[in-house]
Amino acid sequence: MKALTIGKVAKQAGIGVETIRFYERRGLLEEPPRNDSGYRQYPPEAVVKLRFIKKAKQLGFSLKEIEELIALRHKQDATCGDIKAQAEERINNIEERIRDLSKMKEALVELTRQCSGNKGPVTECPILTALEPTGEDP
Amino acid sequence: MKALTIGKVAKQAGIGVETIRFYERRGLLEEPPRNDSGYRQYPPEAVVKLRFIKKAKQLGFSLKEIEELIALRHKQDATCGDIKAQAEERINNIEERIRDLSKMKEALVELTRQCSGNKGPVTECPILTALEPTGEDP
DNA sequence: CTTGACCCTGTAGTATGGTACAGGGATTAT
DNA sequence: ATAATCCCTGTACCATACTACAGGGTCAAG
Repeated sequence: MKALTIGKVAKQAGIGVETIRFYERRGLLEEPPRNDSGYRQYPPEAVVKLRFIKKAKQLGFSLKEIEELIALRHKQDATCGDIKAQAEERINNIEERIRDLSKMKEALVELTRQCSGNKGPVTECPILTALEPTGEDP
Repeated sequence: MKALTIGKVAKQAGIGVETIRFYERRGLLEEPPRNDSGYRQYPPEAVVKLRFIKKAKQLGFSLKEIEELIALRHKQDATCGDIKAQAEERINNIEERIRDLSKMKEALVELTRQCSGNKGPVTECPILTALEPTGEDP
C-alpha cells in the first residue's frame, strides 16, 4: 500500500526516471515487483538506496565502485574494514588524480609565465613553441 | 622524396596508426596528399604536429581545445595573448577540478577517520551509514 | 614469385553515464 | 468521457577518445 511508482521515487531521490531505469539495467538497482499493468512498485527503501548512489557519486565513486560497495554491504561476512579499505583506495585514487592535475597545471603555469601575452605574433608565442619544439607550419 | 607513410609517422610520433586516421577524420589533422595507390604521403612536419597534439593532450587539453589552439595558430591576426588566454582558461579549469577532487577527498577522509576499520559488521560502518543516513536494506 | 608486412575504407565496438524518443497501454483529474 | 499525465519496452543517441576488425589492395624481401 506504500508502494511507489518510478516517478515518485525519482522525484523523492532527485534523480531522473530514465536514469533509474538505466541503473536497473546496469544491475545497480534490483528489479522491483510489478503490478498488474507492469508498473514498477518500489518500496520506500528504494529512495534511500538511490540517495546513497547519488551521494556516493558525488564523492567520486564510479557506478562500478558503487556496485561493489552495495555488494559488500549485502555480504554476510563483510566487515567494516572492507568498506574502509574501499574508501581508502578511493582516497588514493583521488590523490593520484590531484597529483596528475597539479603536474599539468605547473607545466602550464610555467609556459604562461614565459609568455608576454602581448600582441606579438602567434609564431613567437613561447607556449606554442614549447609544445612544438622543432616546429613550423606547412 | 621524403614523404612518410602513416606507419612511419605513427612510429616517429609515438601514436597509433588508427589514432592518426581518427585525428584526420576528426579534422584535427589535415588530409595529406596520396600516392597512386591511395597511400597517405606525409611531409615530415606531420610528425611535429602529432607530437604537438600528444604534448597538449598530456597537458590536459581535450582534442577540441587542441583544435582551437591549432586554428588560432593559423589565423593571421591571432596574438600571443590569445594563446595565453587559452592556457589560462585551461589552468582555471584544472584548478577547479583539483578543488572538486579535494572536496571529495576531505569528505572521504572524514568518513574513514570515523570508521574503526575493525571486524565489526558492515551495518554499523559509519561510512555506509553516512552515505545512507536513514537507511536499512530491504 | 610468393609471403608477410604494410596500406586502404568503412563500420562497429569499447568504456562512462546517462538522455531522448517512438509507439504503445494505464491512470487520474476534470 | 476524455484529455493530460503517467508508465512500459526497446532502441538509438550524446560526448570523449580511441580501438578493432572485415575485406581487400600494395609493396618489399628472400
